[in-house]
Formats: sequence, structure tokens, C-alpha cells
Amino acid sequence: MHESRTGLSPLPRSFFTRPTIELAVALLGVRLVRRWEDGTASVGVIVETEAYGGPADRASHARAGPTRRNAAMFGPPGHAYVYRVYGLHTCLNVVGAADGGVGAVLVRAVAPLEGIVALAVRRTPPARTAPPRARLAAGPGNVGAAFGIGLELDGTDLTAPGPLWLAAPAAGMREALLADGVAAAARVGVAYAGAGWSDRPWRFGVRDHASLSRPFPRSG
DNA sequence: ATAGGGATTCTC
DNA sequence: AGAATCCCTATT
Repeated sequence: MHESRTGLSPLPRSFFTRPTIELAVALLGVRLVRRWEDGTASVGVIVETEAYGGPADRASHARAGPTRRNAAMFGPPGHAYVYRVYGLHTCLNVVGAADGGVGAVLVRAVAPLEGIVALAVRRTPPARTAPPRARLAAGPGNVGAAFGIGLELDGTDLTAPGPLWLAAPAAGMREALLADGVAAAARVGVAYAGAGWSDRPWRFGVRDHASLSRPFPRSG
């Protein structure tokens, strides 16, 4: 498939070069493109994100400074930071520029757009007799599984066509998606950060979208 | 060399 | 509520 003809040209580096809180909101509606080794591709729309900062953010993987695992967070914006959690799941982050140019945005949920068959087929557990789930890539671990994102993709440049990149929303898509506004809430699973950090509303999502990893508390 | 724990998910 | 499961980090 040809990216230019299908409207899946990668977003430029400048899109990612901004504070991660801004980037986390801007990524809602952006398309995640996965090109498989057999040449087929899967595309989904990002509907939920979480912003993480640099060493100052007590919830961030960057909080103890650069290490081998979080090296990508300290690198140039627009690259992928992929990590494994609980020995089981791999999660995708988009590197942005928060404190001192360091930070990343966790992709928490992606709504299927194309290549749904491929997404379903590539899910880890083989034989599944139950009907396919409506929320295919809801939750960061499920995003990693559905898009076949392993640690080997850590550091991937998302601004160039390759195994994985990001493309601007289709015309009118973002406006339609966000017609009811952007929902915000505290980040998930970061209690270890302590009060003042764990409660910052840096989780963002398309309000009431069916593919959210979990509901946002109703506010206004 | 080794212990401790996690930006999770699914099932009971 | 509990298990599954392994890489990374910090410590001995």
C-alpha cells in the first residue's frame, strides 16, 4: 500500500515537539498504522492517552533519570518508547517534549479502523471460542497485543513509514470524534507516585467512546 | 548474583 | 480478589 495515496502520510516531527500534556490531547483522533511483515497493514484511531513528564514527574518512568529501559524518553520526539509491564504486556508510548525535552504519552486505547481481521488474528491466545470483543484495543496492554508491538519496536521513528507510524486524522474525523469534548481524569495505576502526582488529571479520552479502557468519571 | 516490583488483563 | 510472568533496576 502507498501511504501518500491512502492519506496515511506520517505526521512531521514538529507535531510531537511540544509538552506531553498538549501532545496527549493532540493525539486523540490520530491514526496508528502498523505494517506487518507480509505487507498488509492495520490502522486504528487513538481514543485515549496519558501524559508523562520528565524526571520531575513522580509517576513517570523518567523519574529516576535515564536508564536503558527509558532511554527513548530522553531522545528526540516522535519516536516510540515501548516497555514491558508485569512480565506480560508491552505498552506503546509516543515520545514528546515535557520537562527539559523529556517525556512521553502512553497510548491507552485505539479504535479499530481497518485491518480488523488482522488485529483479531494477531491476538496472543490462539483458540478463542468466544465471539470477538467489541473493544478490541482498549487498554495499553491490548493496544500492544493488537498491533503486535514488541520490545524490538522500542525507539522506532514514528515520523517515517516503516513497521509503525502515526498519520493525521482523516478529514473531519477529529472534529466528529471530539464533538462532545475531551474527557480528563487521573492517570491509571500510578498510586506509587503519591499525592500531588498520582491525582493529576493527565489521562485524556474521547468522551463516551466505546473503545475506552475504562469510563471517565462524569463531570461536565 | 539476586531480590523486588510493575504506566495490566483476565478469570474466578 | 488473584494469578500469570519477565525485564529492568537497585542492592549485596
